[in-house]
Amino acid sequence: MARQKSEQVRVAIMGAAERLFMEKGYIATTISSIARAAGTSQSNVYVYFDSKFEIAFAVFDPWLRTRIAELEATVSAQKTPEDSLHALIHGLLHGIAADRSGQTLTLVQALATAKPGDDYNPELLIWTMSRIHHMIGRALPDLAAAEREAMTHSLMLAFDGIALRQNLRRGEITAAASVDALEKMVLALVGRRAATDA
Amino acid sequence: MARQKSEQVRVAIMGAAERLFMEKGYIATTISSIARAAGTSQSNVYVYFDSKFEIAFAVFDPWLRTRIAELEATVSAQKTPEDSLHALIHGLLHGIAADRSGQTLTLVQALATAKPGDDYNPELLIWTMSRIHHMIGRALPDLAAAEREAMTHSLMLAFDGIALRQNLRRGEITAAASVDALEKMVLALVGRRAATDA
DNA sequence: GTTTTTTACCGAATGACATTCGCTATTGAC
DNA sequence: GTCAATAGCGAATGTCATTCGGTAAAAAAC
Repeated sequence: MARQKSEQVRVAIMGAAERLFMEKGYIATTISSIARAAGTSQSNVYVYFDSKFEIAFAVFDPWLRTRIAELEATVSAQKTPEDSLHALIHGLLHGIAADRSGQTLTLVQALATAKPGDDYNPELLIWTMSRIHHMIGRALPDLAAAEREAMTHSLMLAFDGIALRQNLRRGEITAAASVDALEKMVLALVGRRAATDA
Repeated sequence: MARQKSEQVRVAIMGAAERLFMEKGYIATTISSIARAAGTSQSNVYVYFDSKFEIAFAVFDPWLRTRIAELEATVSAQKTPEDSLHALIHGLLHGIAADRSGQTLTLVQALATAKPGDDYNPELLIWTMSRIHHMIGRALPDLAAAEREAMTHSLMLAFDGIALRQNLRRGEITAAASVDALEKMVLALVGRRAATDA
């Protein structure tokens, strides 16, 4: 029974935020600049979102879901289990965790600076984990449940690690070396099982 | 040829900062509260440190070196390679990366919010990596160089991942499960080598 | 021992922000 | 057409990190 929020304004805010986060990161992007780029006032942004943190999450959620869906398509187009694993690990860690657009970095900054009230919905995290679990299952149908579980956890952990390093100017430790190391370990896990079976 | 900085004041500032960072985290700790707890003025803190970031790093550096030294003692007291690896992985990831005192979390927050001028000395990072490399070498003297390298990288990566999760209220993914997963992978790498040798 | 000079130390700005407030004006429901 | 809810706005607020201008302690020069 009153005025309604405009989808156009919501989209404008999210679009402006996505672009600015990409260009300058979460910390350096101000609500004021988001409002200006979206063609509205600073205070009106708060009619649509409760906080800067919430904006970041609203932008990141669909972005990650799209990336994971793309990854899933790439992985399932591979012919051999080795190729599938390679595509999964590299796509997830180089392509998404260390993405050039800076969306992951934005989320890391948002999470690291989150205030007590800033909570996020764990659903996205759980969904991502289940997709990875699923991709591993398709790549290696015969892998034991415990190994599959371990691989899923390791990949999620590595995702976080790579994401964090994005921000830290850790040129000293190249991400590529770490990703290769992880792939080696994953292959060892698969290989051990094969050896045990034989 | 003039007044000198007092070591007592420097120590007081660092001590106050360490305690406050532990209690409230980096973000919630203000320079004003550090100064008050150290018994000096806000502006005088800047005579001793250039920025809040620098204080965090000054506190973290000796803390980490002490923890790694302790870890090294624990690991080298183990009798079997398996025990050594277990002690190394759990000590590093549960004991240090996910430490209760919150020092690692403080550094993550400091790094995530670092401004362009806030640089840190990579020496601590390189030193830590070399210590881990060394511990792996002592635990598994026969491990091939490439595998040892891979294991070192994986542990560093996992360290970052666990550190990041500290802040995220990621109760959904337990750190314990991720650490166990990593240990499983490391053992597979060691096992594969043994299998190949046989 | 006095003078000089450097700089630790302090209280009061400054400047950035995220977030809130009071008001106006639009608009959906009746 | 009236009315009540609320989108939208400009101007606060409040909270920091960091800087500035001045004062006085103390090291060096004499």
